[in-house]
Amino acid sequence: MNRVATKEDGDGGRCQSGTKTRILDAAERIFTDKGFRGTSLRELTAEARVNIAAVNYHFGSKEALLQAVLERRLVPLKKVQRNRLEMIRKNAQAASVRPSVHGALHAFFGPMISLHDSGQAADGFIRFLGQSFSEQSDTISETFLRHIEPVQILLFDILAEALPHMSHDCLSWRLNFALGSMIHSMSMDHFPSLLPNMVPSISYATMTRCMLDFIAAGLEAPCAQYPSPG
Amino acid sequence: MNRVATKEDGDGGRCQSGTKTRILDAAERIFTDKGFRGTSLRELTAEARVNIAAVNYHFGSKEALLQAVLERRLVPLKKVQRNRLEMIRKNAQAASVRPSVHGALHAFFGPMISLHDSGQAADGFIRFLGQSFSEQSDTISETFLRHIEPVQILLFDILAEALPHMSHDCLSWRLNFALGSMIHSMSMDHFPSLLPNMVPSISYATMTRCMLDFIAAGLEAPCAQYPSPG
DNA sequence: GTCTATACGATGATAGAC
DNA sequence: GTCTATCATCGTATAGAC
Repeated sequence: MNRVATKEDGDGGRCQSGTKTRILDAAERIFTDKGFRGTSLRELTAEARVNIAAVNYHFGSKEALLQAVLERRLVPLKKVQRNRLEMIRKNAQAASVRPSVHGALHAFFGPMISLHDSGQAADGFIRFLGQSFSEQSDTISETFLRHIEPVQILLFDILAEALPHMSHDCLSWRLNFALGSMIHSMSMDHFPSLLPNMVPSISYATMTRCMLDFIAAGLEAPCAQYPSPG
Repeated sequence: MNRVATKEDGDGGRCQSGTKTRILDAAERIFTDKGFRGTSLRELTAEARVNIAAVNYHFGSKEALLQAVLERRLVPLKKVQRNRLEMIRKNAQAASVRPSVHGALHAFFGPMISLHDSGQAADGFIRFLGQSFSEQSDTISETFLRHIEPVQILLFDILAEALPHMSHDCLSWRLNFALGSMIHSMSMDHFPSLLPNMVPSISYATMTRCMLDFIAAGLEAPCAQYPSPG
């Protein structure tokens, strides 16, 4: 039996019955709506039209299922991010100029928004991603670390080139603030307007541009707390 | 029997046995460490040396206990924030100048950090606050909305005075980004260094100054997405 | 009024039949 | 691979002792 290797079932193309895919799709949908801990395996398996024990058989545990749901989107996402970031770096080196802060940020944050706005099944995944960020689970933390950290180090290095006068400590903190802005914005849909009558009916693309302006200005600001590098 | 009214037991001074206080203290401690959903009532009541049913008797439910834990710190916190913000506004009006962005931000964020650095029992509450922000619960969302929104509207109004050229839509978004930075930083302790070898051994006061620089610059940046107010 | 012991339904997980 | 039966544990509810 040949490997198909094209079906996105998270099983490397070995799946036959589509059970894993149905579970993954249902999980992504319900987790986004009700949250990971707010979703019971019984409800999830009913929605996916599989047996209750199927999740534990195919994934090992409910938490491992969450990890699988994350990785199915995270792996292609980080690949796009890495390619774009490396292109930013290459182009800057070729032109013998410093990379721009805005360009680096756009290479990093852009693919996330495209994923959201793409209209495919990945819709809502960004919201789900933002929620998962605050899951208190070592497994999930490690999943994020494993997939996102390398890309983030790349972003950090490019930003360090773009901002040569800034100490690495300060840049680390600020990159973290920037991440917080994005994560919060992504998961904000479920937090009913913490801001006074905020306009929710806006495209993610517009919000992203607004966010990049905000973050870029924050990153480029003079730093009074960490005057010396190291 | 006279009211003592000084004991911080969350019961208006009517408590005698200290059961409620012990539950609140234990809850704040364990919730901070293991998260709300990661803490069982059995473990919590064992730590507080009370009966399992005590939580439901005194608070009604586990979720209502979380609400009580939050409100015990949130109520005095928002009072300090409101006073400081109103003083900022009064001083600016008296001097017939616009309030400063930095001053408004410091009035809002400063008390949170003081609460953390105060060395009293409230230590770690900020971390707990950051985590609670991402709880998917209508009760918790409403608690935040009820206590934080009024202060936030005040902050919004002052910032709108400080930045008269900025549209309210843009300011709303940016204030939300700023909130995200703070929330993420506050709950970051439990997320093991998503950033490459970031310096964790830093005082919250220093981090706060760094954060305020970041946020202030982001808020003050020219806005290309919302050129016209309204 | 407080506190205790106990019971209930639902959950995530697992073992074994098919 | 799939299913049923079963388990320990969870949050919650309540009756009754002090």
